Amino acid sequence: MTRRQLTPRQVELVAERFKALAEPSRLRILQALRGGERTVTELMEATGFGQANLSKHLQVLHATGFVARRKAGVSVYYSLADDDVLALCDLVCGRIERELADRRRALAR
Amino acid sequence: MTRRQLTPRQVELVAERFKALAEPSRLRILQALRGGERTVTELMEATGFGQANLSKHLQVLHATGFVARRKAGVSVYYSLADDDVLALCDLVCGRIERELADRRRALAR
DNA sequence: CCACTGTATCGTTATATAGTTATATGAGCC
DNA sequence: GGCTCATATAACTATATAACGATACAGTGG
Repeated sequence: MTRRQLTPRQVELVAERFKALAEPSRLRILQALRGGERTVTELMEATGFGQANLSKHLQVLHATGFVARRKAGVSVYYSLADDDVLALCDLVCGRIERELADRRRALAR
Repeated sequence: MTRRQLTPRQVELVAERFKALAEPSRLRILQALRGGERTVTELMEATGFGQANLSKHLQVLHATGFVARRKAGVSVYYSLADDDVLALCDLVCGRIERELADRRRALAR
């Protein structure tokens, strides 16, 4: 299961994927997409972000393969590409929860 | 398995974790640690990074809980805190490989 | 105490990018 | 064609941070 040595190029690609997830704004967009596909306008309402800003974040998420894009007439529908994103977030969330639990336990001691 | 809504604060914490992994230099350090715990000096040799730079990256990885620290005399030994890092990287690597395979298939068509 | 080694921190510079405003592209309708 | 709405892109500013050199701060041995 553990991966072999990665080439510098591969390491960069991995870092690029993590960087796409390293922004609270983009995580909030992904969260908003958990309810199903949404247009940019719908996402503006859901997140409160400006249109240009939102569009740029969506480009990043699409370029890194985390969201899928579907054009329908004038609108563009974005959706989660698969559930890897959720798996990644769950892993990290689990870590954070464990840390917090540890810290609480340490303080209560 | 899918997580409930996260608070803004929690989203920030998650983003912070991803950001720690969003740097090729830090990924290379983590790779170097897959062989077991290493001192800063050993990591300098393994990665070719400058000492100050390396130390700062290690602080980030430690603050985000990805590496553990053990002082022994003058030296400080760093190691992978657990294998979540490997699981995270594997997930992302799998995605990249699938993308590359898809692209190859599209070109070969 | 002094010198030495290993690690952490500080100060600086260069680069990346989030957010904003203004503008461009493009589809559907008159 | 012109008009409007939805989305994307460009140009800019402000902020973050990676990398580097210099320095500070332990531990250890003399």
